[in-house]
Amino acid sequence: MQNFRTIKGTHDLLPNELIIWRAVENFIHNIMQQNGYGEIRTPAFENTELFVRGIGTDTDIVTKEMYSWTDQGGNTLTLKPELTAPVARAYLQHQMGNQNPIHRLYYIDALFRRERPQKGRQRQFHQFGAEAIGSPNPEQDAEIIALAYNIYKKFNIQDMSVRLNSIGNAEIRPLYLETLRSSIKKIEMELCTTCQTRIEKNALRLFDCKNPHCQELLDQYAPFIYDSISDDDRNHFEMLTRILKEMEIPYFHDKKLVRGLDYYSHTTFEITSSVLGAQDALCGGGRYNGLIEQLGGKSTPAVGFAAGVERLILAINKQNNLSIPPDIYFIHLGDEATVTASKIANDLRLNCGKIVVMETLRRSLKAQMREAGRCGANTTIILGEKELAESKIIVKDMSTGNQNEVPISELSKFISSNS
RNA sequence: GUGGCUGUAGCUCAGUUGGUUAGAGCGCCUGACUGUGGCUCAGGAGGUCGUGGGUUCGAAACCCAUCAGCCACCCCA
Repeated sequence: MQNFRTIKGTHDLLPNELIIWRAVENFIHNIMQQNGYGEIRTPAFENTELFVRGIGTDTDIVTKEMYSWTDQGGNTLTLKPELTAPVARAYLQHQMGNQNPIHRLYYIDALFRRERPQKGRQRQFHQFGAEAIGSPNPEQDAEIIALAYNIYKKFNIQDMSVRLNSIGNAEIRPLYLETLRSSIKKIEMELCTTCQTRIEKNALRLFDCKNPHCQELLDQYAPFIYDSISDDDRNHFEMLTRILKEMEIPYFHDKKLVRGLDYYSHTTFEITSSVLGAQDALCGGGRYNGLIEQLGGKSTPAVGFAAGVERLILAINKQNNLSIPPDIYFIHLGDEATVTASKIANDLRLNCGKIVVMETLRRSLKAQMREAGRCGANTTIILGEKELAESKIIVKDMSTGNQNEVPISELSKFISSNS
C-alpha cells in the first residue's frame, strides 16, 4: 500500500500553526479595510494567455514555472502564479473603471509556481497584496508603500530595508536598452553566461546578477535607467520620496533595482529582511501603468504590491508553540453524567460564548484533570454521579484551585459572571 | 533546472572499524493518590531505521536508484 503524502513543495497547516496564520490574516484584513481597500477573490486558474501577456513571455515564471494544462474542452489553463494580472482582468471584466475612477483592492490567496523548494519558497504559497487602480500620482505610490511597510512594522520585523527606484515609462525603454547594450558591448565577453544571454532577452535584469565581477563591470560601464527617465517621471519619483520622508519611512534609492515582471513601469520597490536568509524579499511591487491596456482595456494607471504570507510568518515566528486555551474543560464521570455533560457543554457554547472542550476519552478523573491543566483551561467543570444526583456541578478555578458547587440550573449564570 | 548536506519513536537526537534483542531525553498512557491538574517516583505503549534494489554469513551503517527536507545557485513573495 502506497503511503500518500503532500506533494513536494506543498504543506499541511496544522492547528498550532494556524493560530499564527489566523492572527496574521485577521490583521491583514483589518489594516486593509482601515486603509479603504476592499477584498477581491479570483479563481484558482485562468486562461494561460492572461499570464503570458501580463507577466511577459521571457520571464522565468512564464517560461518554466507555471502549472498549465489543457482541459477536456481544449482550453489552455494555468494555476495562478501571481495575482496582479487576475485582479486587472477582473477590473476589466466587471468594468470597474466605469463605476468609479479609483479602486483600491486587496487579496490574500494561494499561488502556484513550480520552483525548487527551499526555505521561504514553496510550490503552493500564499500572498497578500494590494492594488490601487486609477491614480497616476505619487501619493498613491506612497500609500501603497506605507501600507506594506506598516504591516511589517506592526509585526516588529527586524532589520528591514525598503529599496526604491524608478524605471520610467515604457516609451523610454527601447532607447535606454540600446544605449545600455552599446555601452557594455566592449565588456560583453567578460560577463557571466547568464548575463550574456540576458543582454538580448532581458537586458534590464543584468542589474539583478549576483556575480560580483559582473556587478563591478556594470558599475563601471553601464548607465542606470533612472538617469534616462523623463523629467515628469523624475518629478514623480521626487515627490514620492518627499512624501515617504514626511511619513518617516526609511528607504534606499537603489538605482539597480529592476523587477522581474514585464508589466512594471515607473516606481519599483522591494522590502527585504535579513532574517529570512537567501529568500530575503518580504514583498515587492511598483507601478504598472501599461498592464490594463496590455490586457485590452483603456490606458489606466495602477500601483500595487504583493507579499509572501509564509515569509512574513517565517520572520515573525519565534517558534512559539501557541495554542488557544479553552475557557472551560469539562470533566465527567459515568454514563448518565456523560449524557448531561454533553448537553450542558453544548448550552455553554451556544449561550455563554465560551470555548468549551469536553472529555470524550472517558479517562480517569486524574487523567482528565491533567488534560485540563495541560490545555490551559481557566476553568474546569466536573460532573460526576454524586453531583448529578444532587443536580449540582463543581466549578473549579484552575489558577487558584478554588472550587464551588453550583446548582446545574444556575451554571450558565455563574459562568457568565465569574469567568 | 544545477550543485552540496541530511533522513533512526509524536519531537530533538545517540548508535564505535558492518555483528545478532535499535537507544536516550522530552512528550504520551497507567499506577503510587479506588473521584481532583502542575512536583516526585515506578511501570508501559510507541520504530517498515524515508522507500526500492544491491554487496555481505550478517546492513540503521557500505554501494546504486528513488522520494522528501534543508542550504546555495537560479528565481522571486
